[in-house]
Amino acid sequence: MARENRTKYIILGLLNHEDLSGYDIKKRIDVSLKHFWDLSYGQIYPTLKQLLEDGYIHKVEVTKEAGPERITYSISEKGKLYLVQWLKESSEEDKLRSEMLLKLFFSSLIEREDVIHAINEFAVKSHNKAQLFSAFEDQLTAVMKDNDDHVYYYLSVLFGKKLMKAYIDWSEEATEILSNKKS
Amino acid sequence: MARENRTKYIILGLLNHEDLSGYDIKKRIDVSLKHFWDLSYGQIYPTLKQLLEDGYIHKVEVTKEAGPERITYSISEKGKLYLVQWLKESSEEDKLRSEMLLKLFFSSLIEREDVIHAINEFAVKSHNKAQLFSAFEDQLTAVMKDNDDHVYYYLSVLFGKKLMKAYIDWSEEATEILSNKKS
DNA sequence: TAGAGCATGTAAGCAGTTACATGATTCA
DNA sequence: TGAATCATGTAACTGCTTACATGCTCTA
Repeated sequence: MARENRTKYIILGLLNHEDLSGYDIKKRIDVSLKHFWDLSYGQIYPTLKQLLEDGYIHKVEVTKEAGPERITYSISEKGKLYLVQWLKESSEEDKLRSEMLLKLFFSSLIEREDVIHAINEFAVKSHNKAQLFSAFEDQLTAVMKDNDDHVYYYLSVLFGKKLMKAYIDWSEEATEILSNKKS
Repeated sequence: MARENRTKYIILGLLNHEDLSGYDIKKRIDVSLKHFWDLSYGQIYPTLKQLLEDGYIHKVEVTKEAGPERITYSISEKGKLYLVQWLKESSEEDKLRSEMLLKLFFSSLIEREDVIHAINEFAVKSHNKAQLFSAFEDQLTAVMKDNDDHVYYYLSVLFGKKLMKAYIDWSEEATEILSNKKS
């Protein structure tokens, strides 16, 4: 019934690959997962605490080389089981929240030129993101030649690329439709 | 700084087109906006109350024909100004949250067949949604022949179609990649 | 007569963001 | 010297979902 807390699974998923600190987890998310599911420190640290209490993770080491102390965690067997069980369940539907689309929906109140301008802004942002995904793709295809480990990472990047392509396509078509109509 | 409450704008946007009750607002959202921004009654009724207090909307009538009483609202001049001002601001970036993609990212822990199965499930859902958008499109193109009023609605439906197409494309390519690799 | 739909609303609680606090090191 | 980065964490707040409460009418 109650909505599941995905934060737990994201942390467990990352820890399953390598031991990490809260700070590291945030960094890993920022370079890979944030396009599909972002997390903030305000979610990570309390969840880490809870996962530790529940025995899903262990504290590995507390180091203090330079600067603040650094707490590294590893996943437990219990945590792995918990993660795998979630992976096997079927997924909830995607949720998209687009302020741009929301505004567009009510745009009969403003000038058509302003709308075209906003769509263009959206297109530029999508282009930039698409380039980012392409750069990731290049890195991954180079690594994946003799190694399958990154196949799922690759597929998520592919998804991002296709998504951005759809955004750009739509922007062009929408602009054309609005430009050809008399206002 | 603080995140804006979009609920206000959605309600004002809908009321700008026609007078509605809270129940009506929910229905309108369910047939059009929910793919880009969904709202629940738990958001609608309190926001309506607040908008009324702030003078952005007025109470039009309280009818009680059959069943429970029905409170209809209309937008005020102040509300229109507030809405237009928001429409002219630039938009926050889209946010996608996909549990499917999240699971995919960590799927090296489960069987490849299970992953392919999950992707197929995702493809079927996307197909169904695509058909829904196409049906909307047909209705709208029929109406729009001599009337431009629904152009923005049409563009949002077009967006939905392109999005679903991207999802389906990706599903096919991902399935192929996973099937061709030895596990 | 039971269930679906109409129609309002509240309360509890989780999810998530943002700002803040602390304090060291490194680099320009 | 000041800013950025490393690294932890908490507190306050807003957003949002879910469940509940109420009670009428219409239809199978």
